Amino acid sequence: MMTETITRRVRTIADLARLAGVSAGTVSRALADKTLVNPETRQRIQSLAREHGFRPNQMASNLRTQRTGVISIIIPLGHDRHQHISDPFFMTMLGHLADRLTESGYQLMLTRVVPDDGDWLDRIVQSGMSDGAILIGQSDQFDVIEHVARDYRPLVVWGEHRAGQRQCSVGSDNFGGGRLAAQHLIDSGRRRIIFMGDAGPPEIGARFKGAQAAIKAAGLPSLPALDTRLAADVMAVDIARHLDALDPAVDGIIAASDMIAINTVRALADRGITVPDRVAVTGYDDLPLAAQTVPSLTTVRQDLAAGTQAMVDALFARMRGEDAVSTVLKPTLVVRDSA
Amino acid sequence: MMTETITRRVRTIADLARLAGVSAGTVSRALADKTLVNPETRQRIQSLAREHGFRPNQMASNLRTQRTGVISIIIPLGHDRHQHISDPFFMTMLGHLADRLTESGYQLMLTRVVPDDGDWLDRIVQSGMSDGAILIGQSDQFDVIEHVARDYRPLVVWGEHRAGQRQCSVGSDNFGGGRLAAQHLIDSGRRRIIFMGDAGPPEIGARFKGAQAAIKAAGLPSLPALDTRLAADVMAVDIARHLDALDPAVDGIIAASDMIAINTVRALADRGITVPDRVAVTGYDDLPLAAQTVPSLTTVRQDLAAGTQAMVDALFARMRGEDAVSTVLKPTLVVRDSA
DNA sequence: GCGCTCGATTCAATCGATTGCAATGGGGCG
DNA sequence: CGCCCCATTGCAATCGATTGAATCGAGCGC
Repeated sequence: MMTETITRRVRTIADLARLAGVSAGTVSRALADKTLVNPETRQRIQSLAREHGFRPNQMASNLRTQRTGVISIIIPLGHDRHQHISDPFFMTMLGHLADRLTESGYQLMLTRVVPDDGDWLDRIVQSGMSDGAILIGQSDQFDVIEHVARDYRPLVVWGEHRAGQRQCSVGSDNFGGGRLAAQHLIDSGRRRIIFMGDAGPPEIGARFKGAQAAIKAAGLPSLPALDTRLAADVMAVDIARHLDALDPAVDGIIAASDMIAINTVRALADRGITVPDRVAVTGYDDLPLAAQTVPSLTTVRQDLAAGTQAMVDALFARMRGEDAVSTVLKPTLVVRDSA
Repeated sequence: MMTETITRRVRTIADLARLAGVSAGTVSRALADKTLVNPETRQRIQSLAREHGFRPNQMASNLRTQRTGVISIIIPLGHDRHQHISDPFFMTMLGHLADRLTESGYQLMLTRVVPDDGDWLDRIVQSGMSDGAILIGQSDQFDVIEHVARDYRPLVVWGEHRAGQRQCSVGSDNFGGGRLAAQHLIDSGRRRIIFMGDAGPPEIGARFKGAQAAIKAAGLPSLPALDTRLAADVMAVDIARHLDALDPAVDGIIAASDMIAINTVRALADRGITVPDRVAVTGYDDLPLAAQTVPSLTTVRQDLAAGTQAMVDALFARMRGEDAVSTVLKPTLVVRDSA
């Protein structure tokens, strides 16, 4: 026996209108729960829509209303094109953003770009596929971002704040955070301290400078930053190379991120160097993971929950046309076992 | 001195057409690099567009061409609504998918759903905001997925394969993988082996059954699966609780995932129990992280690179209207230090 | 009984790019 | 010199939902 409905699929609002015996406009208003339509017809149309599994075409709606309900999340991989999107820091941030934005009824469009020209950000924000954009990290693209921020309002950036900047940024006080880590090592008696990570991008650069400031203030020898690439596989290689070439007197390592710290601890263990006894290691970020490693990481905590909230608040304000100032979060030291 | 251009911003193709002294149609064709337009005018229009930073409105284009260039990545959180999107497994998979899809010119729309009705998947695939969808995990929604898969083609699911299913799935042989882990523990002399993780979702359930099969075949006592929730914070709590209540004779733990394994190792370390000497622990997934922990994880590797490739291939085939069969990957044991 | 108001609904324009078909014009060939 | 062909370009319909303005009709007051 044939129980399937014979009716051709209800695809458009016009189809449904025909079925309900009203005009397309009425259907549109009914589905949007506008009070202009008779409550009775509204109910009838809504249940008819449910029955036929009808859902209005988003693209048409977007075009007409000039609004997409989508926020672009952009991950620029400028300074290191091997960095993988699965970097836990990105992902933790992305998780928070997803929570906040879906709560507010927005969807996330994920875009990972390798900036090859000065045009990449323009291309994204002007595509019209999203109502706003959040950049996770400035990479080495500060100027490009600054240029776009001049006349594109709904844009918020995670990263370092520079005096006089036009872009709306949210980030922690990286200089202070770097100093915090160095000071902790100094206070616990470490004397030869190095920084592990690429000091090129503004955020990391500030951490390095902060660490240097503390080291210099303590009258200790200042050592250079050791570059590492960020993709999981090559990072381990870079770190191993650095450690093999390292002055054996080094007794403290400030890692530019938790992931670098974890890799460093592992590489030290491979070489029979115990942490924290022989060498103390600090991380940066305080990812959920930092507490779960053995030894657990002493690290500088960036409050990502607060940070993402600030980003989303600022973005929504700017989407409403209001102004929103940059935020600089205060980093805190979390002392665990690694230093 | 005023150097800014006075011209009102070029917003639409019509604006640009007026500027170039041609019709909108010609501009559209020129920007799409169609051969129908004179190469000279094509050049002229293209450089004019570049000059004014013009980019055609995506939504209008989408509406007309019935194609968005977007793939939805859906993360269903049915069995555990506390699970965070930042779960490293999701994120590793997402990273691979982002690589593959952006290579092919697609963008990713990220959707995290807490399935509260039978309608959530319909809502997403019918919204018309994407050309196809990839589900990361079946959660406890197998039936809902099966129902949608009946008449929505461009849908691929990461998860367990069931005989006779209609959905196109890609996943590893979880039963075989679970058996692999258990067999390794048995071979290295472990006698009291437990499974740590919620055996509810099909994938995890199959791992548990596989482990049980090996344990039973070896004539060892079969022990129940110990539930853990998946969000980073509560997972640690659950594991700690289980360990405190645990038979001290237990000498092997099969964790349902690498993250559970890492948390378990950490919790054991807190209790002064050494891994692998007193208790051996195996993970599942072989995330990049698994090699970086101390001790490094012995784990069952799922080849996520191959898996995501298979998913994307299948999805594209189905988007072209071709058929694509499900894939079951062969898991392999990676022996490191933890077991 | 007439005009007026107000609630409900329809009408038609609109968002902006795409594309089949028609129109135009210049060049080649007989 | 005339005609046809082909390369370009223009025209106008189309995708599907939204929304301001117009219309319809019922009820009410005078």
